[in-house]
Amino acid sequence: MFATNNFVDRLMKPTDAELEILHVLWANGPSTVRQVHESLSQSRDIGYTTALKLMQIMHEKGLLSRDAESKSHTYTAAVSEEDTQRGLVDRFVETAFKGSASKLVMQVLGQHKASQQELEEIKQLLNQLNNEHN
Amino acid sequence: MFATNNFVDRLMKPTDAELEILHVLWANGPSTVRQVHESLSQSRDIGYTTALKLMQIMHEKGLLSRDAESKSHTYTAAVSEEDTQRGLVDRFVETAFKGSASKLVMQVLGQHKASQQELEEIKQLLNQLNNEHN
DNA sequence: AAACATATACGAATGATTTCGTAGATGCAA
DNA sequence: TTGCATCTACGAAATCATTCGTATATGTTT
Repeated sequence: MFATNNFVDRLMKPTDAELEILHVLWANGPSTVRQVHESLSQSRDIGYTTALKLMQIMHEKGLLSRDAESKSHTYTAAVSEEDTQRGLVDRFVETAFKGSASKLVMQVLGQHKASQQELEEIKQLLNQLNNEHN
Repeated sequence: MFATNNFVDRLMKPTDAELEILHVLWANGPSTVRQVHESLSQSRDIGYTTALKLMQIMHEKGLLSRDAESKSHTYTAAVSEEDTQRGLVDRFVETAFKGSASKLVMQVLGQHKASQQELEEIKQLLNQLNNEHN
């Protein structure tokens, strides 16, 4: 069953800037500050030391782990994409939709284009949920 | 078709505290600061002047309109629930899911319990979208 | 070893959000 | 009209997020 996960509550809420960095690490795997900075630079203006500072703070917070072997440290996401998004969704449903998850779903489906295949996947998941209901 | 709405971009992003107030006004209609404060007090600790200040700021920002006829002003939401949520969802899909709306939907459906009826509504919407695809 | 490129550490400015205290206005009641 | 309850206005503190400059360390190259 889709039990609500207890330890979700304990998850830190990453800020927007922190999420950007997590997305890079989730996509590219363990990276140096330079690599992350280069990736971020492609989508917006951001100084090298800004990226560095953010990643240092995230390390303090426990969002990233790091290997300080060589001169340039290697950082790794210490939280999974899945768990993080779960926590974010929880908060978002609460603050923006007063807890009504289905309203959120309706809003998203009406608002964003999804491919035929994506729609299929969603339908299958729905059927699954439907069965569990009976 | 479900065109993306231009003027969504121009919508102010309400903060969490501001959203709380908007929810009260959307639910109860035009209200005084006292009424809003009383409503908020039921779910959390908040000073009267805090609510007042927030509503004054929201008025400056154009999120609320107000009628200053009597001694106690009456405030009204100047943005609709629908439009506001559309803007919030846009931002959220972008920052938390890198633009993948369907991933968000899957995450939400797997995570939150929905009633049989809600699932039905969602399915119907899906079928509708499916037809438009062909 | 001296110079250079590149790293980290860290302080601090800035801006936004949230909070509340205090002062002063307003209207009603004694 | 004096006083009391209640309102608005406003200043300002506290916290957090983001940003970057400067100092210092480290490792490589000449």
